[in-house]
Amino acid sequence: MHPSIISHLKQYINLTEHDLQLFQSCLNSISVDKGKFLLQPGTQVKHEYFVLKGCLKAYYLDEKGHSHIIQFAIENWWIGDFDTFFNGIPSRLHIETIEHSTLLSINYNTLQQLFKTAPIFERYFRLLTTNAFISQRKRILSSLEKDTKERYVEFCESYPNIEDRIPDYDIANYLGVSAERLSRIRSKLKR
Amino acid sequence: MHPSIISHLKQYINLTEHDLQLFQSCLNSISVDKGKFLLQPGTQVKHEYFVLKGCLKAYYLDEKGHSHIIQFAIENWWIGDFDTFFNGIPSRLHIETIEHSTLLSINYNTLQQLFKTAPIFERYFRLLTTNAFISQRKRILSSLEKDTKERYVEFCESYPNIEDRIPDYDIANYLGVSAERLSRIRSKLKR
DNA sequence: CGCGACGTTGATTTGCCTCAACGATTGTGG
DNA sequence: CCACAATCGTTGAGGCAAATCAACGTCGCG
Repeated sequence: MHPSIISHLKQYINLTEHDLQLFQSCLNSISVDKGKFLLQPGTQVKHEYFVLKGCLKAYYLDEKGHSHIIQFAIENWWIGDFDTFFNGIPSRLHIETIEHSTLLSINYNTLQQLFKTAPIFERYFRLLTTNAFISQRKRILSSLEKDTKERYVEFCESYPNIEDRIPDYDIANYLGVSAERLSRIRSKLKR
Repeated sequence: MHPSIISHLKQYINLTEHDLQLFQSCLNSISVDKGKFLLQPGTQVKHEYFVLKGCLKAYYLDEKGHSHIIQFAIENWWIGDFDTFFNGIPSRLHIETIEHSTLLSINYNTLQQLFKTAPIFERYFRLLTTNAFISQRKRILSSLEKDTKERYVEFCESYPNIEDRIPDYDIANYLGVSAERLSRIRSKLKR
């Protein structure tokens, strides 16, 4: 098993060697080229993904065909679609790689089984969900109380050099402004 | 124990009579007058609240003193501050009643103890967190892809007559627009 | 009654979108 | 290895949505 997922687990829960073995047996490793899709709408594929290496985005398309990025993921992040798992309806989410990426995947049926065998993982996923919840709350709050310039700076500070790995138009999309607007904001910041 | 919390529990998990007894022993009932605070920043009070009757709002104040409503809660909703519990720092959240309210409260230390005794409640709170996560994701998506009029209609449809229980300026605040703007949108909708 | 809380309406200003054109860079096929 | 297209970021102009400031109407209540 890759050390980064182990240290991620240990950050949240205490594990026996046996628990680790169990968890390992639930994981599959996959490799995805840049610009390829991990998930597309309409499918019932029920996986969550842990990023070993690479960069991805998750987004929805609205009726007008406009995309809305809900999340980026880089190393040591989980990415996936909670909706699909919990209510069983087909996903509306797109997950696409921004860089060539290597990932660990876990199937949700397998995960349900794991929860029964080793309830400690129920805690791990509760804590993951809680963190995701908190970071979404921060995003909502940020959009309510800050202007776009502040939110862009905040975004860049959230992960080192993340703005060099993600194209500007994707960042603009995530922030909910046009690419032109972000460009003007960036040129103001340089001065 | 109040029937509404029991049926809420049963919506998510299967319970023995003994589990129910256990859970009941963790709850306290409280009553709060209109306009009073359940939680104010700086305190370490670690409770989550289940609404039996009434209406509340949770909000943050920014440096400029502007409030930003993060959540409303009515009957059969949980309200609280996950942040405070999970990282131990004092809460920055205000929770205030919009109507006179009766609530059940659960202390988080008690809850941690309960998780150890009866892991099934770990699942209950994981599912609650997941639902909260999903509804926040909807809110983010909604603010990215819809205009204010659509978001107001969506808000009103989310709970029957909720717009009659919450003052317009609070709804405007939640939607991230000025009260004047919402007023104009409402007058357009009437026609 | 008078005051405060709440909603409405008008006028001005500002942030941002959209459309459009144009550099810079990268990749690709002849 | 060059030519050309595609991708990406920048810049300008015009228009709309929404903020802000201000004034006013209405209702409920001490």
